[in-house]
Amino acid sequence: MIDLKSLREDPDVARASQRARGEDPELVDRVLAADERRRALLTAFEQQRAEQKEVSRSVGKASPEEREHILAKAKALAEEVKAAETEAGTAQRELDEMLAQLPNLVLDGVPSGGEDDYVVLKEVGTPRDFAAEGFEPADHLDIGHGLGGIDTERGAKVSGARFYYLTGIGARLELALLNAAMDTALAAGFTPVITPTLVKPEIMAGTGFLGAHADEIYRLEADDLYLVGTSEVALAGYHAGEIIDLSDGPKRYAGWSACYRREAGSYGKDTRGIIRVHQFHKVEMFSYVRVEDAEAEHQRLLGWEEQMLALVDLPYRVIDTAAGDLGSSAARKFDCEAWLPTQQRYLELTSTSNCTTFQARRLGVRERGERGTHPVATLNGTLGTTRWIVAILENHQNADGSVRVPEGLRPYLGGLEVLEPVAAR
RNA sequence: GGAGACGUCGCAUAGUCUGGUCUAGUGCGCAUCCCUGCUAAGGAUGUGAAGGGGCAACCCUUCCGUGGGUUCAAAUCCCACCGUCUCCGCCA
Repeated sequence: MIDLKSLREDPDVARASQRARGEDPELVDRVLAADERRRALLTAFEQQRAEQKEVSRSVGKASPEEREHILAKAKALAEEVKAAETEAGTAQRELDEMLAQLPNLVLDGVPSGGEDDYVVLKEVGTPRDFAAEGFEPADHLDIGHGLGGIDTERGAKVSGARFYYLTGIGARLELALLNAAMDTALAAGFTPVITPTLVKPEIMAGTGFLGAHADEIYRLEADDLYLVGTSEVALAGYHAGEIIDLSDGPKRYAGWSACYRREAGSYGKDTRGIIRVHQFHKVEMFSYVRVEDAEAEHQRLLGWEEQMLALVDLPYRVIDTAAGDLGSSAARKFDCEAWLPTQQRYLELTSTSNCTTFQARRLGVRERGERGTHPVATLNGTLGTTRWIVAILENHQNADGSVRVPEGLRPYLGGLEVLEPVAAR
């Protein structure tokens, strides 16, 4: 949610932000009109209410002969107040509804445009030249089959398309990766958290996931709960409605959870293997920081993500996502994308968003300032997901179907250096 | 799933039966100041959130788990829901 007061003071910033996202700048003016209407009706209601309270109080003290007269007056006032309250309430709801449609203001420097208008900030590492090495790289699913690590057929049998089993070394690899991610977070001062994966509607709404992409989210109708697509949701809700103390620096949490996504709009996209699946695991960083510290924290989160990518020794690039591809909560987003040899393209492995005060305002996460309270900033970023297995298998494969274990992961696999195909054993 | 108790301004508690200076009292904590040679102790004042109006001092409205209802008037009465605790039943 955008701050109404600053929107009133400087609507041009919001209009420009809307344009950068490729969305309607006139929504800003509709919000302002609704706000004006609401304030007028609210003031009218409050004045009538104050009068009514005074009259009501005088009823108790009134002499018997005055009483009847005063009571009649009070009754009439009560009617008026009720009507005024209803009107003011309706105006408030209309405003809220409109305000909820307004996405976060993008930060200066964010490229305008849509999905393809990202800016590459840097490229790290060099993709392997498999032609020079003299073999055609296999894709992650073939390698996974060979290792006895990935079973998509039984996944489909039991749960449907886009489900899978990780077995044997596949399961161990995921645990190793996520443990490495947790250790990285711990070393950086994060508090490890295992979160709920079912959350209430107001928490899901507060994080901004129930807007344009609501059909991405699993909903349990019988219980009115949502399955989270990331532990960001549960971690953003963790301090909902609280006044937190950031005087000792940011509050940093590393969430470990299963993630669920309906992948509603992605028919036919990444259907092979475990690139795009309905359920996976993720270690997610989440920071509550002061507003003035948000951009610096964003760089720090990116730094820890790159540390993890270095640990598993993958070639990757960092992109600055364009405004139109940001999602409603983010003011800026950096993705790290690993090179995928069999598809000759980059695949998103991490994503870190600076949500500024957008989520915190909706969820009521504040800190105490000089004069009263104000919302904090929230940021999130990926430290490891099931999908990373795809990039690890493909980039570190050998001609014989075995896979070199990147050194950083070896301690988490009992010192194992090479994953051998099951058939070869 | 059944029965019962409870939910009040950071914490603790009064108020609810019997609706009306509750404009929510008190203690603790906290903040500032005063007093005290130091310490211990004491005194005074202040002490939440959201929204609105005003240049400002300040004023108004809302908030007693949440949402409805009754009433001129609700922390207080009624209904529903949520949460916590205790007991019973069932299940992993």
